Amino acid sequence: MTEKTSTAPDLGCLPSLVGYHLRMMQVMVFKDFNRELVDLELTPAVFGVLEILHHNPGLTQTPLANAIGLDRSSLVPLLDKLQKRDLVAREASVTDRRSNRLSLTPLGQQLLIEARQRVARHEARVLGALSPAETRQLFKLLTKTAAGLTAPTTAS
Amino acid sequence: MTEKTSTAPDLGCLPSLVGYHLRMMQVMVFKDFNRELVDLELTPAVFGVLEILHHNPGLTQTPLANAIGLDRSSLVPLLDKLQKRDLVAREASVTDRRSNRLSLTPLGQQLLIEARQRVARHEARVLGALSPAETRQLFKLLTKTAAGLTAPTTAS
DNA sequence: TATTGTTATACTCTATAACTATA
DNA sequence: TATAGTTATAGAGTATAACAATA
Repeated sequence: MTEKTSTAPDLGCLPSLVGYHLRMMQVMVFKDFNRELVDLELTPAVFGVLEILHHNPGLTQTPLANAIGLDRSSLVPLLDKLQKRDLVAREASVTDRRSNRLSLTPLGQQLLIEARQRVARHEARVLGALSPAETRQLFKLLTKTAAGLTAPTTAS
Repeated sequence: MTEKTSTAPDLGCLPSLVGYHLRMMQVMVFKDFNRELVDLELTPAVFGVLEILHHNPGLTQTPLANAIGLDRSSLVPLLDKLQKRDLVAREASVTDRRSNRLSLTPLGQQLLIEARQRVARHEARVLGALSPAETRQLFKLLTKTAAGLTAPTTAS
């Protein structure tokens, strides 16, 4: 009931919510990622696609879309751009001509190598305030929380 | 180099990146939030606005926009909707007639009370897999990480 | 001149539904 | 019939720039 007019407003219960912290964190982490990789024109999503294709040559579009949580129709324009940049190749499958076997081009491979180094620097910066033990702990807690959400309290 | 064609693809280095886990977590947390509050037609952002206005009656638009990390022009359509739903009131300030003093309507107050209960349930579900000590630890680590990113390594 | 809220506009990301070509 | 990729389209959500009213 205090009549705030200037200075940073009272955020109420927001700072006690996980979702609030996750969002703040994600905004900052995204900004840092972007700062490091903007001149390679790589977003986190695109880096993820390149990384997955490197490890799964011949992967087709639908399972790739599922892996990154996109509708298969939403993946199309993303791949169009990557193909136009000569980073990814679509090759009609011989065994099932409906599907495209995806792969990284040599240029895509090369860019991925550079990108990984930058992502490592970004990662080191993001986790810079944490000790190795704290970093492990953070991953453990995030993983545990996520696992608990995917497989909820076996009903009541 | 293994010719993956089916099953879930290999995610490479992605699971070792904080950003990846944050994004996955945020997607799941957002889905759970939505499931709990969709019939109140409240998104996390809108809940945040209501909560902030409750604690800062008379706040004007520009500082509110800053508080939630939006451009002041992006806040306008959001407030338009809330005003149309009779949750928020804009009142021309007497001291500075350029600015609008914002406040929750009685309906807005009432909705906020209901929303807070649901958010608490959502929060309990999200953190369900963690013990109280682990929850405290998670908050501590998220806060520490965020603080380290805002005030980076005092240059070199 | 600078600031508050607003408008006009555009861009990104995403989804749904319908289409095509295969299977 | 069902599936893989595509297209057309639409809806959020956001930003930038320019404007009117006010300071």
